[in-house]
Amino acid sequence: MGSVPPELSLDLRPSFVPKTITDFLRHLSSATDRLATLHDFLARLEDELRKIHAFKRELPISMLLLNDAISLLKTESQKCRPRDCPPVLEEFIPLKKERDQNEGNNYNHNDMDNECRDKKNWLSSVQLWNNSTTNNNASDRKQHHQQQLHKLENKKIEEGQSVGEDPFQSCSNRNGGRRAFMPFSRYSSSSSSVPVATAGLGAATKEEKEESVMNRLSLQTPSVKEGCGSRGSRSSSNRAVSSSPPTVHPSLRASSLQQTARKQRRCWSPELHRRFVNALQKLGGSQAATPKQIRELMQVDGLTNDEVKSHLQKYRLHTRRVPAGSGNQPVVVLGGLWMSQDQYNDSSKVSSSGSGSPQSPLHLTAGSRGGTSPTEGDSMEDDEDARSESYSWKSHMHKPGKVDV
DNA sequence: TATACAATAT
DNA sequence: TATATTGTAT
Repeated sequence: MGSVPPELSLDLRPSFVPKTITDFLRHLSSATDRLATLHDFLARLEDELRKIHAFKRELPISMLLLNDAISLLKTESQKCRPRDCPPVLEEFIPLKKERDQNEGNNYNHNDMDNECRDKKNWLSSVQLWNNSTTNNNASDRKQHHQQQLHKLENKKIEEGQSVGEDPFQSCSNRNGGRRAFMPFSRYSSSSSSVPVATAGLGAATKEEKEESVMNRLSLQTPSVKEGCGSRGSRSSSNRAVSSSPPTVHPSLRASSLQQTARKQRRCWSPELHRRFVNALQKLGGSQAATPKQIRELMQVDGLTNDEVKSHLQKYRLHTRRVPAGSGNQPVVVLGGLWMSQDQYNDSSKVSSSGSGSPQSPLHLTAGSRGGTSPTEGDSMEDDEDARSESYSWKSHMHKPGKVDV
């Protein structure tokens, strides 16, 4: 009894460290002041724990062991004085305090903060992730689907904006363009008489995008407004067109837009007609050419087979009435007209001016109406047609000998 | 010039 | 058979 093993003496010293918890407990059982010893060791353990806390990642097992030991000792301490306070609380509260202290004080602040932050972040991230996924059943597929949907939505929005800004794109689409394009009206109103680049550019100076749109739109309008209606403006427009590049004349393009909202009446401007005749030539005459072929050759955006067909029908009727054998001078007249037509402005001028240009057989016939000419009645029609069209059907019969009948 | 209809082709 | 193309008439 009186003799105390050295270990015991050491036991009370702070340096004392039992080999194992079991050893310590064994000591404890024989120790006089169990509680004090226990607490002492417990404090050291906790201190140790604090120290290695910063390296918990590197020393996970040590942490585990320490925690385990502490937990065990605390349990033991609880046994020693079970009445003091509710065991559970007693055990946990101190731990928590200790932990808080550790975090707040000696420990690697950053580490802790980072740790907590990481945890939080991780949690939050997980949550967010779950949100996105879970909302959609948390399956990758669904998530992906949702993402795509989102993209689609964004895309839609973008497209919508772009479309709103640039209706041209849709119009440029031949098929799409045909359908409704209400907005054009405003353009058309602004883009008055000058059909080609002038009007379009002038009105659209703001945005390049719109510019192109404007061109189309503006073109449409002119064809509708003046193209068929007023000769004078048309002649001017024609000139402008003639100067325009060889690609596709604006007036032609305009036609495509016309058909957008309602089916605008196709106005066969001189330029358009010139193309028509040109295609006709290539196809071997009005009789040989089919509407589809003509349309393809004309390369006029928005032009339909029906329109070409209708025009072809009319053309055939006219040419039929003034056949080569009718005694007209198709050769000369036609040649001259064709040339002038090619130049475009001339032909339009001629027809518009109504000057009794010898080039236009129609006019001649009309003028000589009183005569016994069998074509008289037709001439009347022709005359009117010529006026309305602003171009001479005959004029296009550049092929003298080959006149189709 | 647009449209409707019929004939024809694919 | 269905569709596209064409010619003709309205």
